[in-house]
Amino acid sequence: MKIGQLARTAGLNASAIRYYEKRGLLAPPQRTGGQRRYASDALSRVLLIRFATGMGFTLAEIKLFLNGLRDNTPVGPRWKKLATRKLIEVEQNIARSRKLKSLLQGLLHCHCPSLQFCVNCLRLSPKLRRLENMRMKRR
Amino acid sequence: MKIGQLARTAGLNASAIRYYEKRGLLAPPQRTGGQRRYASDALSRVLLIRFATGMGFTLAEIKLFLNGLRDNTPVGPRWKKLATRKLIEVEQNIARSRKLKSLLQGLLHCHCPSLQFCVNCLRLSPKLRRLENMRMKRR
DNA sequence: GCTTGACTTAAAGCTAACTTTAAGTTCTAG
DNA sequence: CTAGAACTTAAAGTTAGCTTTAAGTCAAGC
Repeated sequence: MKIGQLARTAGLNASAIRYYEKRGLLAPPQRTGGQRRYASDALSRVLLIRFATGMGFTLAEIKLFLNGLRDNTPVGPRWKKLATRKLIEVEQNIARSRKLKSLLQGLLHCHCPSLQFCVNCLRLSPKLRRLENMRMKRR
Repeated sequence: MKIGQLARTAGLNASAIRYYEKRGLLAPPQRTGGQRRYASDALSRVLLIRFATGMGFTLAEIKLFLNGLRDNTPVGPRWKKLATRKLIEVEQNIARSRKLKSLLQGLLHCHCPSLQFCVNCLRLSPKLRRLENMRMKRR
């Protein structure tokens, strides 16, 4: 399978596949005349990577995980640790977003004119501070 | 107030304040010998900006909002539109994170050895696809 | 044999919100 | 008066996960 075929099948760009290879998530495949030729297991590998990025794992984390798998290491502890950490991140994100939501709803019901608005906002500063302290890296 | 003082009081770096000025969120203040001197209302302005970024608004959105305020435009429609849009984003983020959470919890209870894992993961692909379609810009 | 589409590389570009750096100026305390 | 802290600028660097570009090579169909 050429890279374009693999890309179309997996639903991403060929450049992404090359990027995964450069990042060490995908083993360099055989080549024919300089061009990459993939065996069919490459597809499931790529799909797994997409799946994991979709779940919010970073490429670095996925690489860790995949390298464990490549060694045929039992999935157990490695995966559990990564997933548990990610679960905590996701839960924090939910909590933060909930606070944000109620704050936004509250502010939407506050009909203050012009700059008085700011004053009202800043009265909420204890809440704000809690929010700011919760700020995550991303997502 | 010099920029360092303002920065310390507001809890950010002086470079961030200069950045806000360059981005047009903060009016250029008076200068003494080339150095910025801020009146006290600059503090509430900066705090408002921090507040809004903490709520997930981008600097571009905040600029829009602040320029409305500067004109003494009534807050009404402009703010309502921005906040409503942001509320939708936040709600989508919550929904997405909930799906992620249940997926992660499910996977944590799946004790499959080595690469079989991947197969199990990929069986979830309809869920995955829904997740992927939900992917937001950030946060 | 030739065209054309698919492939190759390294390096730069993208986004957001800043920070860091480098080189120079000004303020302030002693 | 002088040391050093704080300020100034423009430009480059940071993070992640790619994409785009430029310039060139290869493959497949006619």
